[in-house]
Amino acid sequence: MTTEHDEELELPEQMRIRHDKRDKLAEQGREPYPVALPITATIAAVRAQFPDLEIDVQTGVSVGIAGRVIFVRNTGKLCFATLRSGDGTEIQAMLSLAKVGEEALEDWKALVDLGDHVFVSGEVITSKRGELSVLADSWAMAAKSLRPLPVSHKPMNDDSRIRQRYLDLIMRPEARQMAQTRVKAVGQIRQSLNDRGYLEIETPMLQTMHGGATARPFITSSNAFDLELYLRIAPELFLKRAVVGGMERVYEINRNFRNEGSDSTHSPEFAMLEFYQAYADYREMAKITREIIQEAAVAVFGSPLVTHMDGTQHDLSGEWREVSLYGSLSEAVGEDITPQTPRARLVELANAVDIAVAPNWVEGKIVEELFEHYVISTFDGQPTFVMDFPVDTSPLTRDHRTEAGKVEKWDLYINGYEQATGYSELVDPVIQRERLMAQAALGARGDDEAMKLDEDFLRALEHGMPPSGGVGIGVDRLLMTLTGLGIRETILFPLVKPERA
RNA sequence: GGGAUGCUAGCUCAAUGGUAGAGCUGCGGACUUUUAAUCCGUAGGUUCGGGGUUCGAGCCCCCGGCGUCCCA
Repeated sequence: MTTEHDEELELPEQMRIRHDKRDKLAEQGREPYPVALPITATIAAVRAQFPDLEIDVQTGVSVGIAGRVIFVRNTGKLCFATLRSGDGTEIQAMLSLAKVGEEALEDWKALVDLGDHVFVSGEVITSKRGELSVLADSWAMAAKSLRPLPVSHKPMNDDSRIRQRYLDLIMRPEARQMAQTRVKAVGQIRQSLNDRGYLEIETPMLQTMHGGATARPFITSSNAFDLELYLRIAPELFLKRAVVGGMERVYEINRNFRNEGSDSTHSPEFAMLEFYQAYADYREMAKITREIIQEAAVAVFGSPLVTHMDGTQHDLSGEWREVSLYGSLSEAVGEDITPQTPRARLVELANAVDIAVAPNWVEGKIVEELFEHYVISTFDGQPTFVMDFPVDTSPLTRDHRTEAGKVEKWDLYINGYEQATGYSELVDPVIQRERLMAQAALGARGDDEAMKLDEDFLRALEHGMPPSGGVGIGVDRLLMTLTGLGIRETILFPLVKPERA
C-alpha cells in the first residue's frame, strides 16, 4: 500500500522542495493560495503612471501589485525579483532588511521560487540602476508554484511547448503575441462583417447528417436519442437554410472537424469562417474576402504590409491577381486543357508528373491535381484568386454563366496555401438534387468522402433561396499567413496524442 | 503510406559497447543596487517502455509509444 507520504518521496527533488515550502508557508501563517489580496494597481498601470523616472527616485506613492516571479536575485540584506503579469509587463520588486524586517526577508528568501505568484505592497521607486521598482513594506504569496519553470535562456523543445502551452505562454513573448494576434484578427473579421450588415449565427456542430464539404467525419452518438451523430465538417448547409429563411447576410466563425491526419497546414479541428450574402455573386464575394483579409492585416500590423517574426514581409494591399484555373494550367502544360479534355489525356498528363490517379477520381479532380502541381508554385506567394473550377468537384456551386463544364467558384491562395474559397451558390433545387444524387452514387462506389443526400436541405432550397454568394475562410490558415507560423502555433491548444499510450 | 531522425537530471544538451557528465535550475553559505548577478560548497538519473545479443548496452538488434524533417 502506498501512502500519500511515500508518493511525495517519489517526486523529483525540486518538486519535493516546493511542496515543503508550500507546507512551511502555512506554518508561518502565510497562506500559499490566498483567496484575495489587497491589489491596488496592475503592473502595467504602475509603469504607465511612472514612465520616465530618473535614477534613485522615491515617488511617495504606495501600491499593492501582484505578478509571477520570473527572476530572483537574493543578496544578504537586499533582494530583487522581477514580477510579470499575464500581459507580459514586468516590474521589479525590492525587499530590504530595513523595510520588511528580518523575519519577512528570511521568509522571502526561504519560500519564494521562480514561477511563484507573489504580492508586494510598498512605495514605487527607482533603483540605483534606474529600474522602476516597488520597494516592499510587506509581501505575500499569491500562489505557490510546485513545479520549476523551464530555463529562460534556452528554447523549450517544440513538443513541450505545444503540450504545455501554459509554459510556452509564460516563457515566450512570441507565444503571448501569437495568442493576441489571433484575438485581434478574429475580432476584426467580426467587425468587418458586422459593418457590412452581416449577422453572426450559430449552427449545429452535432449533425444527424454531415454535409457541405467532402471529408470524413468524426462519428459519435446520442444516448438519449439512440442516434448516430456527426461532428460537422462544414456549416454550409445550415447557413444556406438561414438564407432561405430570410437572413440574407449571415456568417459563422466556429470549429469544423475532419477525421483526417494533421500536418503543418491541417488540424483535425480547425476554425472556419463562412459567410453568405443574398444577391451577391462570386466576384462580389472575392472583393469582400479581400477587404476582410486586408482589414484583419491592418488590425494586426497597422497596415496591409504583413511582417512575420523572421522579418519577411508580404504586401496584401491593393487588388489581387486573378488567374483562370483552366487557362493557367493550359499555359503551364503547353496545351489546351478544358472541361472537354478526354479523361485519358488527363491521366497521361498526370502520370507524366508522377501523380497517381486513383480509379475513382473524376476528371475535375485530375485537373485540380495537375493545377496544384504545375501552377501554384508560380504564384510566388502573391495573393491570387484562381477562378472557375470543374463542375464535377463542386456539387454545391452554380454552373458558370458562360463556360460549359465549369462552375463559378474561386480559391484564394496566399503564400502557396489555399486560404479561402468562394462560390456563386447553387440555388436551383432540381440541379442541386441531381448533383447530390451523383455524389451519393460516388459514395455507393466506395468514396467515403462523398457528400450525402440531405433531404431537408433540398426541401429548404425548394422553398426558394435567393441568388447568393458564399465564402469559407480558414481562420487558422489566415493566422498562418499573418504570422508565418505553422498551424499548431496558431491554435493555442492543438490536438496532441497522449504522452503514454 | 514510405524514408530519415530523435527521446538521457527540473530545463537545454554531452557521453568508441567498458565507473552516465556539463551549463542553467535546486539546496547550503557570503554579499544593501541586482538585471541569465557574482563567488565558495553541494545534491540531483527506472537513459521513453518491453524483449534480445553480449562478460558488459544510453549506445547494437527486434517490437511498441511519442515527436521532428523529407517524400507521396
